[in-house]
This record gives sequence, C-alpha cells and structure tokens, in this order.
Amino acid sequence: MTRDLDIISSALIFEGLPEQHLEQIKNVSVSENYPKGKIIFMEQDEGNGFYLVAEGRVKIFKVSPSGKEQILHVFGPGEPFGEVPVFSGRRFPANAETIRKSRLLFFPRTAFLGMITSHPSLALNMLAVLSMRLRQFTQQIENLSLKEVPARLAAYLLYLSTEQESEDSITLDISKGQLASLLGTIPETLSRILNRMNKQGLIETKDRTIRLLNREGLESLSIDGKKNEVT
Amino acid sequence: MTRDLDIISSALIFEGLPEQHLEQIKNVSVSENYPKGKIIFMEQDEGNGFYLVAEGRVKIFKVSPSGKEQILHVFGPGEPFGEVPVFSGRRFPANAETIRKSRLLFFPRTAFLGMITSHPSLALNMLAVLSMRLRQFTQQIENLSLKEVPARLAAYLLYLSTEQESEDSITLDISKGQLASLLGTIPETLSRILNRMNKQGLIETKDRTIRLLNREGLESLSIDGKKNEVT
DNA sequence: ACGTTCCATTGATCCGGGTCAAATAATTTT
DNA sequence: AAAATTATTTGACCCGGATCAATGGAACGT
Repeated sequence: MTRDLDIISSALIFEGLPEQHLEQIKNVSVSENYPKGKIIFMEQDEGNGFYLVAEGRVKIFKVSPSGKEQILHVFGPGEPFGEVPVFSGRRFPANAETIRKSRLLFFPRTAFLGMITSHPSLALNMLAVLSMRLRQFTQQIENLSLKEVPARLAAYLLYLSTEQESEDSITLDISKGQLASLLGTIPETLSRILNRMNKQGLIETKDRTIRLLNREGLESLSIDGKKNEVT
Repeated sequence: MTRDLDIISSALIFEGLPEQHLEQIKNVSVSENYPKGKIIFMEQDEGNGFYLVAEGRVKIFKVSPSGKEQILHVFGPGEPFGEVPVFSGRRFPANAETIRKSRLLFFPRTAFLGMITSHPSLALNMLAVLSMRLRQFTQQIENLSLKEVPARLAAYLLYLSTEQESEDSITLDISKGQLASLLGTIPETLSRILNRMNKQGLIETKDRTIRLLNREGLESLSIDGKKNEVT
C-alpha cells in the first residue's frame, strides 16, 4: 500500500506546497477502503468533504430514469473528486462508485476550507484543478453534441495513446461497457464501431489491447468525422 | 450606463468583500464596449484575463467543422466568463461572442492573481463560481446524453420560469435559433417540438412569449420524457 | 471442472432528429 | 414603404444509433 504522504505529495492538487504543509494536510485526511462496485456517494447527497484516490479507480456518473448511464469521469490515483459541494454549498450533482477495489483519502470540508484561507497557493491549485475540469467538460459537451460516435472513439483512442506513452499499442483501462458509457453510447454500438474500424485498417483489437495502425486516419476521423479520403 | 462599482458590488463573484477592496478591484478592471455579434475571443486564443458582463449579453459556444453550433452558456450582467485560462494556464476552450450590444469589464490575469493571494475570500468566491459552473455542465451533459429534445426544452422552460418570477408566462431572452443551439439541436427541430407542445396543451406560444399551461406535464416530460399519462 | 453470472458480439428493426428545400414571417436597411 | 436580409416554420426524406433478441465467451464462486 502506498503511503498517504506519497499520494498527497504526488497529487497535482497539492503540487508546490512545502513539506510541512503536506504533513498538515495528511493529518486532516481520513483513509477509507472500498471494495469494487461500491457507491461512494449519490447525486443529491450532502457533501461534507472531498476525496482523493489513493489506490484503485472511481467513476463519476449520471443515470437516466430508463437506466442508461453516462460516465463523466474516471479517476485514478492522485486525482481528487467530489469537490463541487465543498465550494458551491450545494449537493452532489452526480454519483460516484468504485470500479475497482480502492483506497480513498477523505478531506473534511471545514478543515480543508480552513487550510485554504491560510495557504493561498492551495486555493490556486484548487482553482487550477476545477478549471481543468471545466475544460474537460467543455470537450465532452462538444463530443456529445457535435461529433458522432466514431469520432468520439477515435478522439478517445488518441487521447489514451498520449496518456500511455506506448508507441502505437494501447490498453483500455476500463471495460468496453464502461467505455461505451463514457462516450455516451451503448456497448452494442461501440462493438460495431470497433469492428468497422478494424475492417477499415484503422486499428487492430485484441481484447483490451488496441493497436493504432493509422494515426492520420484516426486524427482526421476524430476531427471532421471522415476517415482520410484518398484525393 | 450602470456604474462599474455597482456592477462589481452586485456580482456574486465579489460578494461579501469589503467596500475598500471592491474599489481596488474596480481599479484593475478595464471597461470595453462591443457591438452586437462581435467576437470577444476564440477557442485556442491565449487568455490574459477574464471578463465580467456589465451590460448586454454574451454567448460561449463551440462550432463543429460542418458549422453546427453548441452554446455552452449565455451570460448577462454580473456574470464573469473566460476564467479558465487564468487558472489552468491553458488556452480558451471555446469561443465568446456578444449577442447584444454589450459593455464588459476586463480583469487582467496577473493583477487578479495578485489580489487573490492577499484576499482569500476572493479565492473562495471564485471557487464557488467555478463549482457552480461545473454543476451546470454536469446538467448539460446529462441533458445531451440522457434526455431527448422535448425533455430538454421542458426543463429549460421550467428553469426560465424560476429565473423570471412570472406566474406562468415567460419570455425568451434569446432567439429561437440560439435556444436550439443551447439545447443541442437545430431550429427546425425546436420549431416542430414547440408546435407539438402547443397541440398537447402544455404551452401556448406567441412570438417570444410562452405561457406554461401545464406545469405538471412539463415537469414529468422533463424528467422521464413522458407527458403525464392518464392512468 | 462446472454451472452461474456477467460481458461482448452480431443481426433485425425502429425511431428521433438531422438534412435539404421551400415558403412565410419578421427585421433591418436604404 | 419597398427592398433586402435574416429568422421561423413546414414538408419530404434519410441516417446514425438505440432497442430488442439471441448467441458465444470469459470470469468467478463453490
């Protein structure tokens, strides 16, 4: 198990803070263990603090009355989540659930707010985190509204390939079903599109490993929805 | 023309700050006039500060290669926009354009960051603003991904009726075309749906005035996509 | 190893809503 | 007020992708 202090000091949200301050932050946090598939909070719950993933993986999502799920984020080690109620004073706007056995650090609202007032750079870090998240949501809205599913998938594959340094072979870190939900579609459709991209020679899939055979094609697909036409 | 200080002191983002501090804030701001339909910034521009609407109205939006537009926000007097690059250090994720003759207050990045470090409650206010915006995006993603257009429209009408205190008659503050873009659809589709809702007795439209005839029906439509079935 | 359960794939069908085209209405310009 | 834009509505048509149904595979507890 990774030490709390290591997690905290490697988290972007606490970047650049003095050692002594990190210690202080560690002391207000509470470590919590969750099995896979456990609800952490639900939409409309009161938020008395936020979380930092120490180990494992957490999804933030919405569900429609008919049961369709839309994933907003998947967070891994070092990433904070559930901050919105801390600063907005409103309830959680979405649900959170572990998709793996996980360990979370919980930061109580009041303790954290107290630290912010005395440490301005902590506030600036948090502002940076929220801003990046707004960027990401902007992207997601663009994807949902202005792109069709193949373009969203292509964009996601290219994004993954930058996350993972790997030359041209990437590994899905979530199940295909979850990926479908993240892309705003359903497993059947995702399956068909992966299949089609295989036939088109854009990718080569083997279970959760996907080899990108034609970056150019994927890029153009992700932008204008058209695979490279031969002029 | 409304005085700068009045705008600043009535803006949520500067709420609760001491008079003297507001004066200081006013002094770093720059007033700028824009005609209707003027681009304020474009996606990928560098952001050297953020804006506060003093008068008029501004839309934040994305455009697809094929020209379809998705509006993310429409901001009016007292609302700030363009803060993301200030804190994320990245470029603008979307475009901004006036949809009316407008006056904006511009706050340069460095001056504002300086004030934040010396005034923690300013940071907390900004965190609250960004958090509310994340909430709103969450809502918008839910709408786009999990609801169909009639449900989105119903939700928007009900939202407008709380904004405007009016008993049951609301007035669109943007054109139908812009509304379509805000809801993630196109004018033709919006027109047809308004027409259908009229026939169903849910609303009664006359130009930009809409009378809500059946709140219950609209509510149930906005939630589960079904108008009240008679059991 | 074996059934049980969950996940992924494939086929057939349906529908919301986007596209294209054209008419009508509302604004703005001169 | 006439002309020229621009916004809104209506009709005919089409398509991406969701739904429903069924089968094959992989993971898992006993």
